[in-house]
Amino acid sequence: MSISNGRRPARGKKRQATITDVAATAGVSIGTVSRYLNGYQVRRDNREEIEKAIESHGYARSAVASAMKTDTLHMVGLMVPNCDEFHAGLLASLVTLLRIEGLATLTYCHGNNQASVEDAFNVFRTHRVDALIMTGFDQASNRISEVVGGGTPVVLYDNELRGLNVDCVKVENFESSRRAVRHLAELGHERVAVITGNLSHWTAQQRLRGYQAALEEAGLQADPGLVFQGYWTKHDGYAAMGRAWEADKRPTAVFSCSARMTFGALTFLKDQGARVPNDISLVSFDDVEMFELFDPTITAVAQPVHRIAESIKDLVVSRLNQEEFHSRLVNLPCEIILRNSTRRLQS
Amino acid sequence: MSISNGRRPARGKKRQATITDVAATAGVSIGTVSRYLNGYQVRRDNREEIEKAIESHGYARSAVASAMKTDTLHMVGLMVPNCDEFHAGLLASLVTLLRIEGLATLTYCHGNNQASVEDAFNVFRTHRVDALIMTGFDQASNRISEVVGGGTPVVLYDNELRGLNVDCVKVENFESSRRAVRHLAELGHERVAVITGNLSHWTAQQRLRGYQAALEEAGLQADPGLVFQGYWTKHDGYAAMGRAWEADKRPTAVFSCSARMTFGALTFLKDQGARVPNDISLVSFDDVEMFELFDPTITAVAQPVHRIAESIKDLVVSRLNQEEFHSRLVNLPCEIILRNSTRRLQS
DNA sequence: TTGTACGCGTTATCAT
DNA sequence: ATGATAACGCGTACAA
Repeated sequence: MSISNGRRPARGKKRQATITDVAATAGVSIGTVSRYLNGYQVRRDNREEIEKAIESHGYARSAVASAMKTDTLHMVGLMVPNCDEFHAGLLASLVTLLRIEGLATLTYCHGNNQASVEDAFNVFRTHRVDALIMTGFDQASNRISEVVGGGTPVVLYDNELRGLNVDCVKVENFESSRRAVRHLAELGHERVAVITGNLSHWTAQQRLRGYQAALEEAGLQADPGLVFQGYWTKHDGYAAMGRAWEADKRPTAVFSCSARMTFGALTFLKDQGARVPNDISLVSFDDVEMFELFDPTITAVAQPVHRIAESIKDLVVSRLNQEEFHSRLVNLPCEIILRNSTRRLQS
Repeated sequence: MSISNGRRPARGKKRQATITDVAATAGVSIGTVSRYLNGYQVRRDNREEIEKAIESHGYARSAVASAMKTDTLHMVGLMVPNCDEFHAGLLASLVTLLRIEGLATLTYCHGNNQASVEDAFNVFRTHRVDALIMTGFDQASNRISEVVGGGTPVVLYDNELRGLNVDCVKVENFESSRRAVRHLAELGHERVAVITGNLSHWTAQQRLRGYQAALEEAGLQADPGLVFQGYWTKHDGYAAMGRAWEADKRPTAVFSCSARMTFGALTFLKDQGARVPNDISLVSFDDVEMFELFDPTITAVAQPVHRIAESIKDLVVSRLNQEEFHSRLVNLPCEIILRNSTRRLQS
């Protein structure tokens, strides 16, 4: 097991002041101090004495000991696959918002590694987090089910997971993708490739479906030969763009389904000496700050990261406070930021 | 206080299996189970019974209860100012490396807000983290001193803080900056501006000194009128570049001391229609993935993020395991990535 | 090698 | 409104 106590005698640690110390110097019982700490009525003179004692001892309540009784550590687990721009922003917002609710955040970064995901669940369990926030993915379904079964709320983002009593925050992947690709169609593009993330992910499926819907609506044939799959990474985006570039009949536009894959695609195009949008138009899912600085600037679908964080926070807090819910679903709209990476096709 | 227990009855939570349950169904005493869990010798048949019992109960030790006795929660606090690319990378590496050592990570993002920093210290204290990782900054000196005084190791990165028994991991800010600016001087640039972060930060001072040293070595006068200060942000980088651009005698090159300020500077130049490196050469501190995709690609000083994380982890772990140290200092070299944002000046 | 029993710091229940 | 005291789950002397 990962926790072993043989070493680490915690020797250097000075004994922290306890509620008993405070009670003693305040001349009251620990019960009174505890009630004071938890916001109950305390006689005025006692309150003042307690406050003085707390001050003089530099006392801070131990959340650990508190959790022994209450089974509530005021701490949630946040599991992210990596720290790309999207997750970094989400993490920053989430940590801050949760803290305002009195919740600390235990972070785990699993790098899409199955063993690490397992390990993450273990950490969160032994540390007794009050709730768990993570992306939904099928491989984790059993573990999530266990967690929920144990009474710990789980809030998912990105991928919904049916059949579990968990809440989920998503963005309008289908709608946003459809609009993005419709934009390309309206510019006269008829051969539009798509660089998609792992299609076992619900998110990737939705984005692909949006792409297909837009083409159909434009009266175009969705050519399966123009769908290039990868695993959300820059590396795979590079490879996918390469295959798209070498396709029988080269597409005039491409819809890339994540920022990292867009980085890869752009790198490939740069290596090829291809120019955007002259040689090929491009629209990306995920807006990142730097797209504004690229040449050309990149047209992208912006996810409302902060609102996602807020929604997650709201769901977590309500689960923690209230009795019970059915699984809830929040679906947030995205914004399409039009920039210069697309051009109208001469007809 | 932020922890209030009036609400949140933790009602939904099912009672987790405890060591007592395991002992009962294994037909041994809790002492034996505990010893098994902590890796001591246990008679073979007992061990097998215990393992079966653990399995059947789905038992996972409570780190919380464990911490009551051992005063060790196997959890460290990580305080970051924000989640820019540097900190995101650091966080990802650190969280992963610490976990391998059996340590979970409690994250706090203070946004350079003084009140939030205070709050961060409070969270880490009430949650009884075993160690604390953060950037060194003077305003926090007193709180850090308290933490260290209480016996909790603190490891700083970026800024050293003298007079405290803490370890620190830095990069060779002075040397790297000097080399970066020397590169500009060697290309024939004589009027080199610097966009620096907050000079109350030791890091900013070092980078500025490196800049000055390089100019002196090249026999150039370091013009104080070419030093433009800001607060590490994109916004301030934009403004600083603006002032540099409007300087009496416009610089032919600029050394920007952080990635975010570089973003700002580039945005300004773009807004002006100025071309890099034709109109002005640029070198940035901090390398980010996207610099490779910019046009032109940006020459930059790359901090060894993963090695920083490793060093921090090493320092934390050794402090946690061993008795006592004097404050240690790790100084890591940076690499200069030459790209296309500078040009040789005609002489 | 094992079992027993106490204590860690806090909350919560009971009397008062 | 307050004080005394029993839990909470675990680690660890101590005795066996």
